[in-house]
Amino acid sequence: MLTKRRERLNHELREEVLAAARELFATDGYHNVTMRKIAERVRVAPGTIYHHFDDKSAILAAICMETFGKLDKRMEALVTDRSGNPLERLRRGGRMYVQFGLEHPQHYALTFAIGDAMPKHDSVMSAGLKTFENLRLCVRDCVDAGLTRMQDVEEIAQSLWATTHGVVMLFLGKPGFPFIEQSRLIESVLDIAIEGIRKKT
Amino acid sequence: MLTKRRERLNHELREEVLAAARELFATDGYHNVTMRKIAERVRVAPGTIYHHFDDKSAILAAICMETFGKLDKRMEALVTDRSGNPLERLRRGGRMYVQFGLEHPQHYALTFAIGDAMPKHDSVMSAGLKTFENLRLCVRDCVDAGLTRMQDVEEIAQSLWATTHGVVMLFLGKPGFPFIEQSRLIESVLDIAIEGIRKKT
DNA sequence: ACAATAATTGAACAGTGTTTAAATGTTGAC
DNA sequence: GTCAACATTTAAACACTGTTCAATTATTGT
Repeated sequence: MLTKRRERLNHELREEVLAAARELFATDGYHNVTMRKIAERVRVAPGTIYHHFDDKSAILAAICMETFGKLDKRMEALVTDRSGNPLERLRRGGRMYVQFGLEHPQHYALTFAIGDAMPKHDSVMSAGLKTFENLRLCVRDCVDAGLTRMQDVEEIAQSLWATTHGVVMLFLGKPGFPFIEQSRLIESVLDIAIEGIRKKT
Repeated sequence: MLTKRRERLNHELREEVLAAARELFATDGYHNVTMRKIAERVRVAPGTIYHHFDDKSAILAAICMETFGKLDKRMEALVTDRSGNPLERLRRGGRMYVQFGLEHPQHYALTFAIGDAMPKHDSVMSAGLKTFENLRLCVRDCVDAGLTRMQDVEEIAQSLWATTHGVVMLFLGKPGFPFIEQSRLIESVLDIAIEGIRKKT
């Protein structure tokens, strides 16, 4: 049987591992962090971690879930407030999405990194789906308000996702490139996308 | 001294390594391919490869350069032909760029993947820059023809790059996601982007 | 033929994520 | 308190990685 005290201790160690890993991943990058480094920081044998996480990628998956939870919260707050032009709400949502990605490069990159570099976890993926659901809602408002050129909500939503995703990945993936000022590029991309779906009057 | 015959043999082995690696990387993914597997396929000791390549990533870098050379060729053919609407040429260029990325996921990912997952090689990066130069040219034509809402060539070019890049990365990074039909999403993104920069008449 | 040079080898090295048998802690029933 | 049952931790080992290196083999110029 699992006593309350024991359960709490387990949970505490789990959190310590997560805290150590969160910090290390962010500074050194996932692939440069070893299980032994994490274990050392928590002052525990490497094997111990495997009683709290299935494997290394499960640690990152847990961290990503947290992070995407935060994104979801911010997103939902934006969507719930249904005042103002839906297209402008869409723009704000996109802006927030991009900024979030740039603020959490390691987490963002690893949920979207190409297959073999990083194992995929369904849990993280479904967390991302939840965020996308909010985007869908926002788009639906625009379509229903008759503000859009096209009618297919799914098509528009996925297109916008691809667009914002592209800005984030470009900044993260090519830090050495001579980009124009960051916020200007972001606004430009958002502007083009919004104008691209807006119905001409 | 290095005899002609010897130089040819060296070159041949180098090409054999590249051929083996090209195939293995494409099917199994960079991180699942070991130097020993490549060596075994070329029927050579693992150490031998290091007389022809600095390290594992140098092999991929060489392959990427080849690949991006092909992209450049296709791109240039498109840009050189200056007939027809420049905006439509831009659309065709974007379509080709996305298709190319999806046809060479491993290579595309290397040049754009986030730092720690894959090592960066300046040679590959500058190859990518050359492609971007073509995009810039295409955009300039549109601006000069007075077809665009905005005037800043660099701003438009970078925005369009981010957009097309986003489509590629989304497909590559989230293969399990219930996307709408691939070509439909691609056309939709391109359409939104083109309409987003087009001057209203 | 014989040094000099270049290419190849297979073993070794330092590191990785993960597994496992043994040791240690903790718990609940007697 | 005792003791068996269970949970947790540990250090050592495993199988694997990319890479290095002395020794071996092959090729070259004289």
